Amino acid sequence: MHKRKEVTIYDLANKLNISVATVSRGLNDDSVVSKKTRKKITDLAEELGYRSNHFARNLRQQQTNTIGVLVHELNSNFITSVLAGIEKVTAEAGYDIIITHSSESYKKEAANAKNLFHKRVDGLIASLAFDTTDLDHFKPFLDKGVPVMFFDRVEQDGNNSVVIIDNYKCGYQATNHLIEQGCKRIAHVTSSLKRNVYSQRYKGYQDALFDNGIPRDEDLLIVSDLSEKAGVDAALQILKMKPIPDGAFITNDFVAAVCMRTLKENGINIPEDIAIVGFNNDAIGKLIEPALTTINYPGIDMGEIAARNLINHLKGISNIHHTNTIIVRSDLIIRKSSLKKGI
Amino acid sequence: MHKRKEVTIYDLANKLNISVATVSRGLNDDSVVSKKTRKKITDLAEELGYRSNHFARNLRQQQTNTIGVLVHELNSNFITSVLAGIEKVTAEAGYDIIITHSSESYKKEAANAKNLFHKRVDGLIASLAFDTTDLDHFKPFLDKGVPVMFFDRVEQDGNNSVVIIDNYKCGYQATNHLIEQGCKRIAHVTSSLKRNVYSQRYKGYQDALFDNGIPRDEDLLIVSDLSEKAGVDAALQILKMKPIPDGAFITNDFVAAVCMRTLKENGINIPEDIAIVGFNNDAIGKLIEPALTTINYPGIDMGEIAARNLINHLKGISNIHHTNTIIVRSDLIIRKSSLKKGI
DNA sequence: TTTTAAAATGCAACCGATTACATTATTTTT
DNA sequence: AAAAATAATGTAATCGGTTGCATTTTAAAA
Repeated sequence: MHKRKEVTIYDLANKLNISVATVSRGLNDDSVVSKKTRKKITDLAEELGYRSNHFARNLRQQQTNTIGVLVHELNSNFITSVLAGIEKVTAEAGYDIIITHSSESYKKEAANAKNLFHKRVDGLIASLAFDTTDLDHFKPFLDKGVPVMFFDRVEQDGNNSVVIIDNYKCGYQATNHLIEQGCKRIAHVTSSLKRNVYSQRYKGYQDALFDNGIPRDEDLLIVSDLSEKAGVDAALQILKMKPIPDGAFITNDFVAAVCMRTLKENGINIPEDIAIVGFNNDAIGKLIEPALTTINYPGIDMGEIAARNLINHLKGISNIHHTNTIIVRSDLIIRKSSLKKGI
Repeated sequence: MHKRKEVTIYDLANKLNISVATVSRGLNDDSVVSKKTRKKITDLAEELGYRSNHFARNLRQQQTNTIGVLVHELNSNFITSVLAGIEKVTAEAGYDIIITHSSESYKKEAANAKNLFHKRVDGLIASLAFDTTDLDHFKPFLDKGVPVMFFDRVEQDGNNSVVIIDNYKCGYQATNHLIEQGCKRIAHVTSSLKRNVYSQRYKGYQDALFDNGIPRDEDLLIVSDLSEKAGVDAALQILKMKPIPDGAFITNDFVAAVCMRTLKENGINIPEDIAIVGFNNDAIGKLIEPALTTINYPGIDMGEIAARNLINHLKGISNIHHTNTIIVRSDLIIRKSSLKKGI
């Protein structure tokens, strides 16, 4: 269990007969150190396998070079893409990331926030859990001047920096597409309307109906979590509606896929009987039958943008508080599940 | 950009008129400090919002409390589960994790390893990239006595600690199942046979054929990467085989799903014309038609086990080098894609 | 060659905890 | 009540870098 002694700048300084200050500066490529000395230092460092101790460094510099990431779940294509985006940008900028997930629980989210706070992350990137409405657990960060960037699942009270898509527009677009395909009775399967993403899509859905002179019918709204069971239940509920809907806008591809399976098992033809539009553009959408019309949702971009803005803020290049809301493009991908009219 | 001054143990010591040593011990719940003093300390710490500085702590203690995780890709259900398992165990034990991914590139894997080495992780959990064969980039860890746990994609040279499933058995089982269903000509779609998981599944496949008196036919082997395109290509290749196979064992659910789609588009009936078995038990398998027979592969468990063993080793509770290979259960899940005979 | 300016390097304090060892306070034993 | 044992607390060195300021070296100007 005994580790070999590490090489430190003192060792380098001794061997080269210079001071640690110079070694430190040389290692950081400080131009105040002569080129010759710098080379000697880096060469020896290489030779002896020196690794800088970033605990010493961070202790002295009072910063962690770490960014905390707080997400609701790991098991989703979308989140994975976002993480990849964040990882790319932060790694390039020399930051570490600590990833935590709340499993859609406010309590765990708060605990994670506290944990990251104690770990003194330099910044935070977060997407909220289902039932998170107040942002009290982020207050310590704000108080200490630690910047926080929210993405996707956010609270838009105007004070926070957020990276989102235009969920309203997406909801409108999806619904409108179904209407164009001739749907007159469109169900909407979604999740907690307390969450911005779902409430806004719902609003878009409502407005699209209204603008097309289709009366609203609260009975066509199904709110659930996004589990497999929810998909099955949603399908069963749809089957019981009278008259049965001729279209459905489902706010998640996975749930849409499950729902479609159950509908098909019950003799419903898609899209003839019911046209379906999902959300997220998961890989799954291209593999089920019929292929799923959906909203494309650029996870990687969101991750990159959130991370980039945060880091620019940390470096003083830009200020997060100036650009409050960043909206990322998104678009409707039309596949067979919604094409009643053919192409 | 100016951060408020942090509370340190010195502040606590001053206020309480005791020494920092006692404060430090009290904060760590050292029984050598009297109960009364301990309470005073923790109370004041709470009151002043003290957060311990783990850079100072780690610097002094010469350990990082961090575990590095090295995976080939983030975008997979399986890996996500493994990460969730690792996260659970490490979080409970008070360790941080740093996650890196190699995008299936040996070069990037080596770079990541080097990076984690410089960050001085206390331990490493890794799954190798496609084309990784030598383990030179892990040598620095071994030299410094930093324990490394491999999972799933491993090199079994007997010196490494690995957590795996019995890939041979799985391959055998999958193939045998197809044979039981009456298949006589079974294609095998897999990936780089340099990787243990694929080579062993292949061996299992071969032995199952042999044991059932089915002649081997190299032409039935398709090696590819695991992309969508690979799935399409595999299907096209299968279609060109004469006579066409009546079964296929495909070493990845996603590829199997893509492959099935393409086969169906070409008028092939599944399982009647070709019975199919996948691998991984991705969510996708239950949503495509027909539902995919597959091998269940417990990602969470593997993650938990790998993390637990590593941490126990770090804590001196057990020694990684004593239990070299840990095999996790896995099983065949039979669904319609392989049931030629009905149930 | 002397003076002055600029470049290169060094000194030493500092970041905030941990911990071996020393000291003091309290309790138990004789 | 004194001596011995135990409990509680304190002192000060240490981990490995960074950085403001001082000093020395080198180059340029007078």
